[in-house]
Amino acid sequence: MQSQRLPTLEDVARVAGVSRATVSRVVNGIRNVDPQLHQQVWAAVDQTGYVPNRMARSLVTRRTGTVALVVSDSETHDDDPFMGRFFSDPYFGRVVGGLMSVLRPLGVQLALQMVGADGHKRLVGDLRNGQADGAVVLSLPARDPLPGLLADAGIPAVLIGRPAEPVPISYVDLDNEAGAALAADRLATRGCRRPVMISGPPDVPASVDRISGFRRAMARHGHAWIPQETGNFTQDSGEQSMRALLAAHPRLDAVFVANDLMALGALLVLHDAGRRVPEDVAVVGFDDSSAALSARPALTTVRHPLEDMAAEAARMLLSRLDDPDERVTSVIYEPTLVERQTA
Amino acid sequence: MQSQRLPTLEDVARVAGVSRATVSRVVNGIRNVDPQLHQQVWAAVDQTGYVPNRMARSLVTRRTGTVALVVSDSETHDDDPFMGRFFSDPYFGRVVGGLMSVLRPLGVQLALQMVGADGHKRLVGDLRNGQADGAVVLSLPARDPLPGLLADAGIPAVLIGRPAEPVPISYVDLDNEAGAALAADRLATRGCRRPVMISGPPDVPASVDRISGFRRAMARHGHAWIPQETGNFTQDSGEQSMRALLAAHPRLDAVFVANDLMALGALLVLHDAGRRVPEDVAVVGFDDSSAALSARPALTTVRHPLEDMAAEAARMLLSRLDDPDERVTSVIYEPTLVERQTA
DNA sequence: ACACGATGGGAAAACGCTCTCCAAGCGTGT
DNA sequence: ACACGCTTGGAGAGCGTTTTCCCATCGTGT
Repeated sequence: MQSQRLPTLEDVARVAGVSRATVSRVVNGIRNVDPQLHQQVWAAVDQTGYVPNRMARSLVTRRTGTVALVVSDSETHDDDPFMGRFFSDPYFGRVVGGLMSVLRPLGVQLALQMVGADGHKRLVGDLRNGQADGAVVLSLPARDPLPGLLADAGIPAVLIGRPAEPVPISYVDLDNEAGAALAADRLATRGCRRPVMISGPPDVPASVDRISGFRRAMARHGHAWIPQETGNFTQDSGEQSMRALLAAHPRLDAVFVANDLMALGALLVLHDAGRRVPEDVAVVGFDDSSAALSARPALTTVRHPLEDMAAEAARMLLSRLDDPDERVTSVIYEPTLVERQTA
Repeated sequence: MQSQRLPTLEDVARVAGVSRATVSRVVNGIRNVDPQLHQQVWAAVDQTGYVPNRMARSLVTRRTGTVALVVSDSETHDDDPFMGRFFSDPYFGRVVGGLMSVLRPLGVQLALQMVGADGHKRLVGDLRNGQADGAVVLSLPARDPLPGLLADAGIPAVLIGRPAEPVPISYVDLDNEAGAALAADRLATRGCRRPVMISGPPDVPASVDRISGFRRAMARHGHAWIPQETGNFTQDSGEQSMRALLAAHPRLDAVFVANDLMALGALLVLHDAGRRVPEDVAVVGFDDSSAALSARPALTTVRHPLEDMAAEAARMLLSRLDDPDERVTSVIYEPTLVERQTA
């Protein structure tokens, strides 16, 4: 029965015995309408089962009631079917959950947008033409041109994670330096003698900050020299890095790993190498993703309140939509250490 | 500069020196247009930077170019901020990835829709009014009224996972019985003597099938009696179930766990209890989620090709949108066993 | 030459809504 | 009693497309 015409404003107006304009006013709760009519109109709405047509409304208001979650990975090509399997990373789900928690109560839609190396221009075009009112951008690669393009196009947007290059767009981020320092302090407090670290890619801001934060804090504890291997945030790279570190520095007794997934890999390698965690080697991860809990032993890690951050990003975007001239701002979250068994 | 009016069909027409109708025809690649004009029009499009206005188009075509991914969890209330943290389950990401792989190349948007216990009616209303052309439904709880409502409303939809009650809607599913049988065969082949199982909730179809599939296959191997604990697919419930099983049947030597997350929990408990896996106890999970790989030892599990299934669901939905009278169909995927270290 | 089917392009009517005018109705202050 | 302001509701003009007619124009077969 879907083909039967859906009731329109016109229909409701006829039933209620008023004009379209009045119905529109009532439905949108605008202006003082005589309580009597108000009543009649709602009755007519119920009776007809009327639901406003989104497109028609958007066409005139120039608002879609949709925001896009843009996952930008300009290092992946558009024809990679699963976009580098990013989706199975718990990261993605946490962001979606956080966004939803503020969007859904407000009746705002969330539209998913992937964009690889090629799609930037098209994305911007689509966004300008009513795909969405604004975008929350998850920028994976280091130097992503997307934020710049969005800013130029004047598309309301909020980034999750500080952009690599300064750009006039608001963002939420974590104080990665402080997080890494937390890890360093923990490790130092346990009395480690030979700390090492497994870092993320050297060109993404979060990664850079974690490195410098860890080094700086360790320096304060008297550790001037921290051997380091570079991974790419996958479990596999964590394993490789740990193996390399173990080979080069057999007597290491503490390792800071720049995210939980890599930490998981490191734990595996450590176990295989017969090192006891945390007795022989202490390990601290980063993110407090679901992976941390399933680790064996349970991973001590730096909590990254991604859900909250995503929720805040949504709020910032919404408020910018209300007032486009709002100042560009940033909100930085403070990480905390969650102590489990590995350190 | 976003406030400046975007170019419309009208503008392009003026530049190209033709009528709106012609531009529309060219842009949509419809009918034979004189190659000469065709050329002019595209030039004008480039020059003006024209992008069709989605809303205006949808308004007349009655097509949105959007499909909704509806996550239905009628057991969660609408005010639960994170909808039971479902999003951090790798399950969700895999589905999104699969859907995207077919939707994105076609330029079809994916809109996320959560719906708890209260929102069914509203969702159906929204869907009918151009939120989306159709829906892919991920139905979490056992007896979800949503599929029925969608069918009644005549909204094109495809389910991921067989519905608990028969409903005239197409779906994709996994042959869960066969998957469980695979696990049973594996365990039996290794020569286990006292197999047990940790199942999912007894009212969701996938769970029921895994239980019966496992029992039936084990029966064929001569194991008439399989102790069982019931979990709810979370790691935590896996731990509890494993503990209970261990207490009640200390000599168990094989366990089939109805999903990887619970298997992870089981592995932890087994380890703490000093049982060696797989020497003392063999373990087989289900799903082949990312968790399986990070398990220690790496989890032998039944592969659930969720990405492929989601992709197929997207294709089915798309084809139904093209031809609404298409027959209701189902596609059942065959699971495979991926052998790693736990069995 | 003439009629006749293609074929290509334009005018204009929707699509369902919002919102700006206006006109009426009413109360109030002088 | 009159003018004036304020509230309330209606008419109607868009918003940017698609698509249905319909009119030229052109080539073709007799």
